[in-house]
Amino acid sequence: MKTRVRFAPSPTGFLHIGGARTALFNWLYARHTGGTFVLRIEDTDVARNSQEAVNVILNGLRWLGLDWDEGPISGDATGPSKGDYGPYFQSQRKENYQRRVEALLSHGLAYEDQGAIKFKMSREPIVIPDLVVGEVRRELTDREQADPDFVIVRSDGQPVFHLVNVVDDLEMNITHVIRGEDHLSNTAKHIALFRAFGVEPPRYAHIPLILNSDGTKMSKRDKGASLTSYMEEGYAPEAVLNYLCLLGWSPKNNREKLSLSEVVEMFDLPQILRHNARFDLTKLTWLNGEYLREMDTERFYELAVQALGRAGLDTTRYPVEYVKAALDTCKGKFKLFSELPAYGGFYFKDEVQYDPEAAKRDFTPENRPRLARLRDALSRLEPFEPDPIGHTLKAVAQELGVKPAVLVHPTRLACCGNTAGPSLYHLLAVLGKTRVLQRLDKALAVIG
RNA sequence: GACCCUAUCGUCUAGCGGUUAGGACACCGCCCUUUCACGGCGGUAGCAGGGGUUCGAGUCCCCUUAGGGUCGCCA
Repeated sequence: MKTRVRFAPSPTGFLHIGGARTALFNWLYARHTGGTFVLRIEDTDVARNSQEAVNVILNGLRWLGLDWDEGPISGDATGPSKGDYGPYFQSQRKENYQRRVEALLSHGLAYEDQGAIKFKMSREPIVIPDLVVGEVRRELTDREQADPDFVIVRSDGQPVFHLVNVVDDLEMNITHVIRGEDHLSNTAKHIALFRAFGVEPPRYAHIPLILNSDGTKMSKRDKGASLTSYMEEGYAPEAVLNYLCLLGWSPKNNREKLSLSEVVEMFDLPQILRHNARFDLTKLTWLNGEYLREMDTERFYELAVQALGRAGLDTTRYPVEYVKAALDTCKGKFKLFSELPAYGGFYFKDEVQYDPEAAKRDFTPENRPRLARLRDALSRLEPFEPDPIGHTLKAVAQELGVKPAVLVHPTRLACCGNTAGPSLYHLLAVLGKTRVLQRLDKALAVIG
């Protein structure tokens, strides 16, 4: 039988990083087995539903590149979808739930209680066969001992999660339920429901949770809990995806950087780790740097321009060739696009702001004549290119009897405003003689 | 309160009865170097604790401890 898995998020206006990882593992398993990845929107909670909230999920999955074989095409619950098991919004599946509830009622497996409908839950422990955790024998808690039955339809007529989730999985022919471990205890209810409908439940695989770096639960308020924050910080989706693969799963061959197709090849449910993992932003950032370094230049250019735009730096004011040359000197030198404005923003500003500490150290009275001497030499330099610039600087340094670094630091500060940046000779060449002389003149004036 | 899951360097992990406990991030040195990075070399650091089983335990069992999850007319 063909594998059918699903990712079934609730549209809350937020895509949790753990949810993204759940989606990824489902997607990986579908691709590994040649099965079908279904996206189903669990929008039963009408109070907090909106098309916008659904779009957050769709956009997040699309950004990651996790394409679904069946599911909605847009955030519109009544809009078009793909697949033969629709609709894929629970808000559009009311009749199914009603029909199923009536069946339970007529078989005496459910009953009305104070306007709500409750399911007659098993009084015996239920064994949950789990592909990740193993066989779990779920005993009743003390509260469940007192009343094991649970509500499946609220008194306002709305069916609840446990019911709709099971009905949909059943009717959509889901073969494997891969979800967060927070659902493990509830799975007993789901299994009982499947049996009440006269079918065997799907196979379950409960994956460990992602925790904050301090080991506490990652809640909506925590920084980094939302996928959107990574999209906005300028992470590359392939890096985020790669990092997420390494949380709770391992290729076992000491490799860290893996292409998605390699993971698809190797991925399987039984090797998923059983313990929770802490989210290590530093390692993700390192991995992102690895991806940026190897990113093809066109894509780097595109993402870099976006990042500069977000920081209010308008690259369209400059010739395309200038922008590309400028970005070439920055590529591979930082790990996050959000670092770019500070790193290479000087290319796209009319005035540079000097780092106060550096200015105090490098814009000294004794450096003024040295800088003036270099300015003079550069003004006569032709062509204004990296190698000649380097030779000129070294020659001037030698004439002055100082190390090149004595000239390098104030020159960099004058042209970039800070102490870290692209190769000095290359950045000067890209800026061009006119801008460089202007900036040196300004610095000389500042030094006084 | 009850029930369930989990436990190897600070973090992510390899290990599936016999290993000098391996790798990666981070950190610390040294080298490279026009800054910052990259890269190269080296280093610090771990089997939560206690009982068993076994000739032999990080690996199997039990207890404790710790962390996480669940017990809703939320999903």
